Amino acid sequence: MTIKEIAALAGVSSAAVSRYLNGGYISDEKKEQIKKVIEETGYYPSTQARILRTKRASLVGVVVPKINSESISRITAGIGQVLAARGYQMLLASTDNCPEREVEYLKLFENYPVDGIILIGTMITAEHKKFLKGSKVPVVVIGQYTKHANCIYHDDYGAGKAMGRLAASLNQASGGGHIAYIRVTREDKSAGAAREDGFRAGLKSAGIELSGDYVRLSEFRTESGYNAALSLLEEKPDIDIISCATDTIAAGAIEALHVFEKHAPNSRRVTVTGFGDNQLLKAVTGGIPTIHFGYKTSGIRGAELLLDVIERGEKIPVEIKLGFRLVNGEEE
Amino acid sequence: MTIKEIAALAGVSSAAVSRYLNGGYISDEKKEQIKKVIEETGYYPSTQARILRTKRASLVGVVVPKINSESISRITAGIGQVLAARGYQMLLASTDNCPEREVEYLKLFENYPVDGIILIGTMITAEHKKFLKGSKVPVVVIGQYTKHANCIYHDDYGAGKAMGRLAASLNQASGGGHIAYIRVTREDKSAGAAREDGFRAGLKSAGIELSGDYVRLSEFRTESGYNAALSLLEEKPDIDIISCATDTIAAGAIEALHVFEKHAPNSRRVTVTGFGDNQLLKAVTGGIPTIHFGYKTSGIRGAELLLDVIERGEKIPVEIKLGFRLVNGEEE
DNA sequence: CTGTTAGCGCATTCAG
DNA sequence: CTGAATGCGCTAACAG
Repeated sequence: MTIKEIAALAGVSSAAVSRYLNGGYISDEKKEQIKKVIEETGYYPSTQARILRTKRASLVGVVVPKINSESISRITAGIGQVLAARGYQMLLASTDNCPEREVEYLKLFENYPVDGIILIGTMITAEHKKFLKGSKVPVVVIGQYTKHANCIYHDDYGAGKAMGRLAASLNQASGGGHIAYIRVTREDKSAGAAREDGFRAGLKSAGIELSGDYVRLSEFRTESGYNAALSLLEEKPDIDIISCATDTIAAGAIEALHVFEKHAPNSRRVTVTGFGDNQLLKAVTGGIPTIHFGYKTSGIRGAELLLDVIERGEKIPVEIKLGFRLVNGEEE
Repeated sequence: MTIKEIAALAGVSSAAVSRYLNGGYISDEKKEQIKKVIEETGYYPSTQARILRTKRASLVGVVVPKINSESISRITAGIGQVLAARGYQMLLASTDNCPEREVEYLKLFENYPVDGIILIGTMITAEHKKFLKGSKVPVVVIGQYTKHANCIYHDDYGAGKAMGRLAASLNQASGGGHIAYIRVTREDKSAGAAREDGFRAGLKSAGIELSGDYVRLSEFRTESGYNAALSLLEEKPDIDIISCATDTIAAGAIEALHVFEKHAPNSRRVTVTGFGDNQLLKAVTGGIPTIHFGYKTSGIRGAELLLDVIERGEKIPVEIKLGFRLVNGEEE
């Protein structure tokens, strides 16, 4: 079904049909004829061809590292909210934590009918930079700092520091065990480097040094957190706090704790902390100390930023840093 | 940058460039010239226009009800795996549990450059049926049974029945409290109707009837499960089992239990069960009785089904029902 | 208000 | 092997 066929069936020109579709001038009489034919045939214009002409898709592409994440879903919820209100639709591309596929999908979107791209980033590689510099469509980055695009990120360093301070005070109150930290790759500047550095700084402000053998590396998965925490518990019996770079990892640490306590019933009491304020974790555990970031807000701001560029050609570079809130930090 | 400009710069025809790009006959000499120009300009052909011509996008669209779900991410992981292996990319559209937006995105994909669509459905409305019948591109439905498209679904009824049996035996072992069920909307034939009906059937096979005032309705959210469970606990002190239609809801029920036990310290011991085998929940709780569905498998099968239709024009309608496994059902 | 016309960027005949 | 020409389905001037 093409616009031409509809035009022929209705006995008008294709331009008339186009106008009917897009609300241009057209007589009521022809309007009726066209309407009838379209209803009969179930015709639906090709978005495809329309975009080739108009260069406007009313669509934005969002590249995310993974699908199954509360933080990311909160960000996309914020994005979706703004987009829907302004007549845009949203398409997602998940890369499964693979930076190469990230660039692949960025390119896909660039040469696709999207008006703009939002990248929820894990790490900004050289390839990323290259893309950001040369992109034909506007891009905003959420969750990572970069000077190559408009970006909106969270105060991971500050959050880490706050958590470090909390860990120090919990540690002192409980009377001197050791603090452990489960980190993620430092290639991720936000969740990796910034949180860890902040955490160390927070400890240091209380006179505590985080020694290397109390630090473990984990992937962004519960299972990986479980392994990291278990190795810590087995090798270092004097641990009383395990701080984890994400709540997902913290869940694994809690699991490890359960398992470990079965084998060593009267071992030291250990506190697990996280980052991200995962709701499911909060529900089930009653709430561990964690950091609440304004994920939904960053999604909202990010989408607004993008639409400003798309619709008004806003050229001034913008960097937004969003704060955080320490959760369940007072109780213990 | 268009193919024409590249052609001009390289001193050849646009057709030559096109052939270069797509591996047609071309002399090494011209190949070199074109290669050079493309590298200099960073030219990238418009996927857009290419698809308008070829009608082939090497892309499939997946419509999902929400992003933040382990079951859905397992399905999309399966889909993505197959697609990647066969040279396709995947785009996601999330509808936030809103059936109307579901149809909207289906239409978007239909008129977009995708070769096929996978719908991970919650409910099949009349609008859905209409779409499935008339769709220009092949569609497969995962997670719901429908006769209007190739579909692949899980044995929710059987799973419900197994859970009902388990609940009955737990109940009898503990000596006669009441069983409660937190359901989801029956408009969702799988997670709603089938699981509930199966659950009732399972109970009945042990001679137990599920009475209406021990049933609550919940949304697909932890918070909603919390509210439902709390109202149950407060109104029915004789409950000893709360079975929930999803693990997400079960997390809320566990939270409610914690809260309730604080107020009523020596209340009856209550077991919470779920469906879906959520890994985070398992980690933190040590594992409640739940059902493991082959979500990843259904994603794999679904993608294979779709590609068969796309690439080989497979016409025979297919319905696949996948089994399940009861998890943590033996311990108690 | 309306039809005719000319492309959007590309792949693909068809003659060379 | 190659270039000129055609058209995918649609919208945007342009003259009526």
